Amino acid sequence: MAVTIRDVARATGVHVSTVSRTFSAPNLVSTPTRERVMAVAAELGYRPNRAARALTTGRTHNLGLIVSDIANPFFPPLIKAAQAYAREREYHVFVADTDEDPQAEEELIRTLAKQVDGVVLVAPRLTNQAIERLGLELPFVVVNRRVKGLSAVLMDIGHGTELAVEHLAGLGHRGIALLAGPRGSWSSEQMKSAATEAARRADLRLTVIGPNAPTERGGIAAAAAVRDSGVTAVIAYNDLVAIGLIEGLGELGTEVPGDLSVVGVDDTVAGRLNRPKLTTILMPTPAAGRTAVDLLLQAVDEDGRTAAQATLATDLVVRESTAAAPGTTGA
Amino acid sequence: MAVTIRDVARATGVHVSTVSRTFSAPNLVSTPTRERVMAVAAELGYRPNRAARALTTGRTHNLGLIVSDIANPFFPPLIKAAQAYAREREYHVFVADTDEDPQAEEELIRTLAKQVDGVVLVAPRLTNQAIERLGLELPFVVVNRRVKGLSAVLMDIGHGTELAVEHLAGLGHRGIALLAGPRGSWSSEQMKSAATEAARRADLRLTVIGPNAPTERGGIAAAAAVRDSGVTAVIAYNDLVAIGLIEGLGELGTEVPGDLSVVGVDDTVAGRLNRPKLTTILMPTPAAGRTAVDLLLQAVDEDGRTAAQATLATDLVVRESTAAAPGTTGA
DNA sequence: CAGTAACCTGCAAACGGTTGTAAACAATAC
DNA sequence: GTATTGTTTACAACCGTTTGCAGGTTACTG
Repeated sequence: MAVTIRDVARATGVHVSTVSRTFSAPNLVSTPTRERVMAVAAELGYRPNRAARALTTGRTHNLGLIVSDIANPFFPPLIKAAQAYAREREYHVFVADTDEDPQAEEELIRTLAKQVDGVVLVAPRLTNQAIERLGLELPFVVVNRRVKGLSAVLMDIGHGTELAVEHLAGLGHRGIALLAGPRGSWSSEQMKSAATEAARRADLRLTVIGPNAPTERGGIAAAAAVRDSGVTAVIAYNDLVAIGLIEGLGELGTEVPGDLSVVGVDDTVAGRLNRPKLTTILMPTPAAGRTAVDLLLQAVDEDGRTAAQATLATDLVVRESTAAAPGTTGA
Repeated sequence: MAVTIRDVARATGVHVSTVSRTFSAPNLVSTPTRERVMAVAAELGYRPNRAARALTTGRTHNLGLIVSDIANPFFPPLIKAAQAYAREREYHVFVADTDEDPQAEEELIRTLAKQVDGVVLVAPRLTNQAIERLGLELPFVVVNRRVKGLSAVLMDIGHGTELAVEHLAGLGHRGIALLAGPRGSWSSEQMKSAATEAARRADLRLTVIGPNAPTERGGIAAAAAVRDSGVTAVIAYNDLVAIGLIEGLGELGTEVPGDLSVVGVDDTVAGRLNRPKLTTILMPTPAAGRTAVDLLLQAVDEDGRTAAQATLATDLVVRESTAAAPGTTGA
């Protein structure tokens, strides 16, 4: 069917091993031979079969990228960047969606294991224990989570949260609420402790509301609690929650940012398109995707014996959903 | 390293071929033997190596899914559905983004070719000729495009466009504009001819503006032309363009839907979140993803000798960006 | 009870590459 | 002129599975 190394060998009049080396270790082949082989290969349209190669080398040159929900706008930029960078490094990537199901996640990883050199896990739903166990069989990089022995890419949401608190304090807000994310979310914990500390420093009252579902629906559901809490500003777990909150608040007659300021997290398209445009903490998702692949390939090269960590900076993007606290002249 | 068929054979005391058949053709193995093998395999944690299997069977059980831009909100639901459905059928999927670059697209397909049984091409940027050529080597399914000899999934945007035109006519609009998509876009052509026909029937004046970039920016850029065209309603190439248009119009002092009605296409999250919420033509992207995979696996089974076509229904979702024409009492 | 048909299982050759080892040859050193 | 070294190529085994073929059992059939 397809043209193999043998066809090239025959057509060139050399042994298959010579053809093989022409591609995998060119310096072991004399220049004239190499050129002849390459010419013939090009003419025949020969492409090495990666799967066959993987059989002997143990390197598939494939990666797995597992996310909980492709349709969540947080992920596509990360996927896009990871995939583009992997391609630069001559890797192909399997993308899979676990639909937030830990069971499916583990099974998926197991069936993928033989076909990839490593896996990037973004916001995994598995327990740390399960991940550590899997980590023994295959290199992993986790994003926004910490697992013993594995490389990790962390977005410094803590710093972003501080910036947001300071921004709100500067606008004259004295009491703010934090809409926490799902139970067990690493980033939600980071936000909580950073917000607590920053609020203390700025002498603000901080109320934590949640856990909340990380969706628009979760934001809508939290609207009443926010209004009743008496705060004048809110930091939501992510943009979707913030958008839902604004919608829910609107139905209760509370205007954003007139009556209440709202800060989102992620800086997704959704936040940019929302009216009012969301003030939000920018998460460097493309950089996270690239870095995760980078760390993973590093781990692959070292046979997963080292665990590196990268922390990526976040920033605050001020747009229209935050304003001076009611009854204040502003910053 | 990992446990192979040989380990299982040794531990069970049978030949490797028996173990192989236990998994790939269980009915050729006696019940007691089969059970023994399965027990041992389970205990050892044996998992067949798909890559090795692919070498002899010629079936990798992998699929490729190629899109122009993962970050465009039109794609994620399609990717999600395709991937989920493929998994049900025991296929893994490589997802790749071409960044709208035809060159990269072709190269990508070529390197992927040996590792997949077929490829789904969504809105490919390649010429028909190039695709047809590639189609000789590998089964393909194209989405929203027609290529001779290849299976296709088409979303009936024509019907959705008719619905939109009728909806606008019902609201009392007498002159409408169509913001066309990029040159050579199949769906833009469909929209154009459907809109022309529907406008004729409803006795409306139709102005085609474009081509336009399929992005928010494209919409913003078209705002002035739309205002100057004197129409009272617009059907935009997609939600992003519609959103950009609304923004651009706003800056020119034209209110939507008060002064002018806007209809988008795709029904992405972006449209749902936009203020005003977009009236839009719903594209069945999840169904398209599933159907594409279905058709592809069909083509794979038949060795790509047949080309099936599936047409998926679209619908009009009426929300807030359309209203009665100025100076009318409405429907 | 021989003949025959199922049914199971083992053998060995693929699939498309890689790679350690050895053979062939040329060049250099003495 | 031989010994040594280095370079280039060929040979063959191997990676983990599948599969056509053949041999061995068992169970029918008449």
